[in-house]
Amino acid sequence: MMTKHAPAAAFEDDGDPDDQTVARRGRPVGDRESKRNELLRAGIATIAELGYSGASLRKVASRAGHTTGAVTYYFQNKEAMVRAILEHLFDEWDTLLDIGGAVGDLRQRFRRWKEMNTDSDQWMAQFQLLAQARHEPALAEIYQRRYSAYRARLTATVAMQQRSGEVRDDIAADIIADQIAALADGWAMMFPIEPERFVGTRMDELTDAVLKMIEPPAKAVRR
Amino acid sequence: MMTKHAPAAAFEDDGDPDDQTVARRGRPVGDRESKRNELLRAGIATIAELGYSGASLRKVASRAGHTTGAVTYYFQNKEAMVRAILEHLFDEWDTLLDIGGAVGDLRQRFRRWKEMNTDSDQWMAQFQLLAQARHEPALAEIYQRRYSAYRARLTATVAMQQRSGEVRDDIAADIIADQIAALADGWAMMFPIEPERFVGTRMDELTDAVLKMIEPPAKAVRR
Amino acid sequence: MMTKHAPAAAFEDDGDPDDQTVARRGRPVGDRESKRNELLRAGIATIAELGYSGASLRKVASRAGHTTGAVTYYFQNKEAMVRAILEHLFDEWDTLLDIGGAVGDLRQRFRRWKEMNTDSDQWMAQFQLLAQARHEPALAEIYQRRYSAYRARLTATVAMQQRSGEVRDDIAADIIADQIAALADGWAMMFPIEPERFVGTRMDELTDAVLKMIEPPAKAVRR
Amino acid sequence: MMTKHAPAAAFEDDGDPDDQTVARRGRPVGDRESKRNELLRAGIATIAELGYSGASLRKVASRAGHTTGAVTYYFQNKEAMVRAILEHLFDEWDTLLDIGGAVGDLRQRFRRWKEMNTDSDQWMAQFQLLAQARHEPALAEIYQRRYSAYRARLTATVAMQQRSGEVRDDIAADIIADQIAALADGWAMMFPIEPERFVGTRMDELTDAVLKMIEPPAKAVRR
DNA sequence: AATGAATGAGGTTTCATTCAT
DNA sequence: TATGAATGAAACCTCATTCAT
Repeated sequence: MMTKHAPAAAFEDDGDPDDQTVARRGRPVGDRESKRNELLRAGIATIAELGYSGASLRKVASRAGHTTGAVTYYFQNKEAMVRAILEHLFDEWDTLLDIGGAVGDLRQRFRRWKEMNTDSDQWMAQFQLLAQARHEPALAEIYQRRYSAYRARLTATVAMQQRSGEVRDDIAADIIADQIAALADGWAMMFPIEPERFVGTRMDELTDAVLKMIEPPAKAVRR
Repeated sequence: MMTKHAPAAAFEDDGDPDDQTVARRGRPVGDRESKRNELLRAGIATIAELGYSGASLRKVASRAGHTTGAVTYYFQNKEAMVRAILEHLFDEWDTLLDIGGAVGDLRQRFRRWKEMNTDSDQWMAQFQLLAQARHEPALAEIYQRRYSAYRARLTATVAMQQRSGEVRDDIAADIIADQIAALADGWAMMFPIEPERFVGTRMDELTDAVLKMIEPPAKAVRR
Repeated sequence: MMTKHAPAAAFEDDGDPDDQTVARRGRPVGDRESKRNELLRAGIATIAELGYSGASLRKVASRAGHTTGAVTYYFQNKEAMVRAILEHLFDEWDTLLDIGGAVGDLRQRFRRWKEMNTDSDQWMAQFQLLAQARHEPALAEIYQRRYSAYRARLTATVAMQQRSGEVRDDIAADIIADQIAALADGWAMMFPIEPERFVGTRMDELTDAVLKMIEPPAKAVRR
Repeated sequence: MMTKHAPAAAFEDDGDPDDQTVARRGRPVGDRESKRNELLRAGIATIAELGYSGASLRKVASRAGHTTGAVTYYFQNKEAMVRAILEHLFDEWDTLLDIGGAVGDLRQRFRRWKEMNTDSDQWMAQFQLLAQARHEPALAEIYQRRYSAYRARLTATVAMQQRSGEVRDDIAADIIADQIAALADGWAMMFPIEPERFVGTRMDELTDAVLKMIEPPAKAVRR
């Protein structure tokens, strides 16, 4: 229905499409959608493992247990698949970040970030796609749009915490947000190369340091 | 000048071409090295522009004005070429960072970093190779070795500035160094996607913010 | 008939093309096998003519009227193709040797051998692959397995004829079988270089000589 | 004098070049010749190990401790080198076969053959070149010429032994010689693939069998 | 006499993509 | 809806050969 090459696709769930739509919270899901998601997941795992150019359609397909043709059936071409993957990655990222976003506890936020990074292929794939985005305008556009939205929300959170006195206000909120985002990116960047720098207590030290650096200086002095 | 197909080579020793000819009897030894460097430079530019997998030997060769065979003549294979490129990049980076390293002025250091990034292909290539290092152990080894050396030097500088009171000492020097390195990496990572975030005054704001975050809290309070 | 680029394929099922079309619903399954056989045949001819290393995938493909990609689609790589070819050659060889194997007439057997050799590319390809087997363990394994099976059957035939008094029994059956096999190999080896040694009557003389050498000595004396 | 990088090498033994020429029986030997021989030997070893197409000039050169250029300096091209190698192989073969050729003892002849085969690369290289001769007329010519000369000498020996009653005379001498040559070729052909068939006593059994098959039938009956 | 830098053709292989079924 | 056979371009790499030195 939202894909280009599925002329008869809409007819399958004509019995009662809505009950599905309701159950799974707004997503028009069906066999088609779930198969597409399988492919997306396989794509993420493959890109994480082998990089963008290493993730051939054949490999993605076989990891998902489908045929090569299936991939090009569900996605116009490789670029389209990768675009879908990237949007999907941002979707999941947003979901995770939003849960408890209201709490405004930065430490908890970092903990979640760490869990995401160590647990899944998501960050690895993100990183690989970022490298590819340098050459693929379609990907760059997605990054610009979604990443700036992410930073905007981060900025809002920081601003809120500046008002409540939890975060220093002698640096503009958007600058602090940028620094936090850059830090997280920088860490994620080196994580696969030197994972030992991010184990156990050292990760906590890094987190503590960030919190210290952005806390109001007065607080630190009093301590 | 003495090579058949190296038009650019002649510009290298334009100071006094004869002294070379005279000094080196028989075969031109220097040519080998300079040709190799030509190829390295072409490789860096190509990787920066097209990424690791986009930088085919053909493209690198033709950018250097040579044939594909020449590349594999100078380097055993693509991996060897890329290894050489990465070491070369770190060499140049070290050289740049070491100049004025004794001064210990972080602001100056950031300014140099910014110049490097905006001026050349070097950071772009670094980033692309880092993404590739995820899949190529030989590259990962180089990163581990040289990046940790870089962080060690940065840590030493930070420690020195902690002793002189310029940098806060309530966070371990190696943690601060790591944060600075990660910040720089994170910035470099997003720079090609959203260059507008790093123009003119904003880059200064980011730099100032870092300096503020790592200065002793007391200093900030007094201000 | 149902393949795009297989002009020769149509000749295979000229008996009644429709029964295939009717029998197999959906995708044409048989085509796959027949196409594969086309490629095998082309491979045999090419190896016979140009040797193992001369038989590039490009040449094999174009002889079969296909693209290079088709070859690597049907066979994982060149080695796999050659393995398939060798097994195929042994299969055909076995088939031919088995027909009338029960008769136990060695002269007839030699005649068949001669027909095989002069008629087709099979022996030429066999010989080329044997030379290659020296460097390719996978081929060597096939030779060991199938060639020893062939000698075993030959030994059984010889033993049978020893019991019936047609073959001398003062030499062990397996040794005689080995000699016969070696002779055939040696002839086949020189055949392409000096074909004039194996024409018409001289081939018969050679055959007669073998039969004389393995007949019971008493028989020869009486003559 | 016999080292690689001596530009003035030819001038070194100008004292009396003839004594060498005399000592080594008519061969115009000198540095040039010995270096050439080094390359030939390296070529034989390389072809034996890797086959014709696997024996690149680079590999041959480096095995001989020389540069690639040296090979093309001493031989017009690869084909010329291989021709020289093949002639050289036949030369050595002839030398070995001629020693004691007068004795006419076939058993001793087989023993020597066996020693040659198991000891050296010579037969392996021969076999590889024979396979290549199929496609290279220049090699085929050499085989025809030298191999037929070899068979002629073998025929003469057999004829002599037929007259002395050691060999059966109910088969023409040239046919027997051909069979012996073919047997030897056939054995050599399979030797690298199934060496276990030619160890110790089994080799003796094979030899004995040949002798039995070519001995006068009367002799065998009396036994 | 000898070197080795450089070439360019050709090898195997992988890949995204198309399309008949 | 989904498959998978087939394509053809392009990748990396090796090689025989040439030629200035």
